[in-house]
Amino acid sequence: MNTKELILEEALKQFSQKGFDGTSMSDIAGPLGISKAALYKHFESKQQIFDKIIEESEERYKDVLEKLSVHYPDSSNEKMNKKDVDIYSGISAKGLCENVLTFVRFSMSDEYSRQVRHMLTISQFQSSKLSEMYTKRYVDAMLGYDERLFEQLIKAGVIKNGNPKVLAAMFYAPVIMYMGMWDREPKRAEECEKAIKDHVEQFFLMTINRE
Amino acid sequence: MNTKELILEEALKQFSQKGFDGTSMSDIAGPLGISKAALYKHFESKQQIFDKIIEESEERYKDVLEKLSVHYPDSSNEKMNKKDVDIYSGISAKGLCENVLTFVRFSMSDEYSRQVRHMLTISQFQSSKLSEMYTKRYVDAMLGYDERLFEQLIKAGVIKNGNPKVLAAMFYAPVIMYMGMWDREPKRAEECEKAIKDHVEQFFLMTINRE
DNA sequence: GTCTATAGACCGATAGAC
DNA sequence: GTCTATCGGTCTATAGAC
Repeated sequence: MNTKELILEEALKQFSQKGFDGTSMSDIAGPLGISKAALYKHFESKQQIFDKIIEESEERYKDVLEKLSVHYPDSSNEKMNKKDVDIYSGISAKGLCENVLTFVRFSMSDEYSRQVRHMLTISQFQSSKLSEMYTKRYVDAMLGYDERLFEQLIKAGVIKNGNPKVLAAMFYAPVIMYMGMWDREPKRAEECEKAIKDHVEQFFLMTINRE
Repeated sequence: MNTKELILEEALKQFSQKGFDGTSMSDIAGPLGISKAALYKHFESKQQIFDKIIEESEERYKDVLEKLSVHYPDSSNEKMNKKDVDIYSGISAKGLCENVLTFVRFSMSDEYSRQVRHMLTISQFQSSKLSEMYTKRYVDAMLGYDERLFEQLIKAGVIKNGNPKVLAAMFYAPVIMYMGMWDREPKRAEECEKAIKDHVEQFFLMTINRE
């Protein structure tokens, strides 16, 4: 791993803990065993380091969504592709529960995801760009995915009728709420994981069609 | 209004926008038309100003909850008092919808509430005290209130059977999620308000007993 | 209780040697 | 591409006059 990448890694760690203003160039250089002057051979400014982290996280996030078939909101291709339909229609309620829990466990155990999430959380009011990125990433993308999923499930008669957008929020919002609690208070991790599990289970008991 | 209160007011405004580290004593003194040296006649340090804001917000928040009969999580009196029961059992599903929308509209239009919420949001990882305060205030308190409310509504046969804690999260989490979006992107305020309205309405359609 | 002035530390960023 | 040294500026906080 080259120095540039090590700088980005350490900077993300610092920014995610203390924010942009609370982190100095020395804070980043110190743990790497180099002087702060050396940072300027790789980046023009502290702001540029921050921007680069954001940019890279955007790419990595899109890659993850791609694998989950979650289209990023303002992707060029607005229509659902075949793969999505297959995934949506082939899925069972029970399988979906497992999918969500897998997503949660990954999001909470992956150090990079955690750091980016923390950094964006404490930077979300810094600029309209960051505000919109936060919403797009942690609200719109997930809600959009779940909404289309519930559309399919309703059409297929798997779950009861209802507004898919409302159902998506009802399903996803508790998950993200408990993930936030988990981030703030890791000692309550088990409690949060159980609450999420209880939630997804009861959600399907409430919405699934039994005829 | 005396100088000390004006300092706290201006400091909250600045902290809520730029955070603790991004705000200087000059930033606080400037808009008040005094020198930064004068601040030290009222407070010992910048940290003490921040702490005082947190302390006061805690008291004001408890007062608001008191009026809503929402007990603060680690209040000395763990049991429900009579007033709560009356409120819970006397409420209708439709009335509850209105209550929630009133709560949301107040929270989003009241400048003080908004600033404290922003400040806590961007400071939530600064210390375990702030982490716990955030969770207690914006998760535990509201969930606890809703949970006891749903307990009563289930017991009274108003809504269908289910785990009251899970129902509480399903009801409250989408509300707080859309309030977060509303905070980040005020231009989407109408969209958020409508989403909340749709959510509370459909929630009761889904959970209310029709026999 | 306000001011000006300033101490002393640290900041982001640069210069120039190697 | 790393270092040391340093510039010019800002930071928190204090001293002391009024």
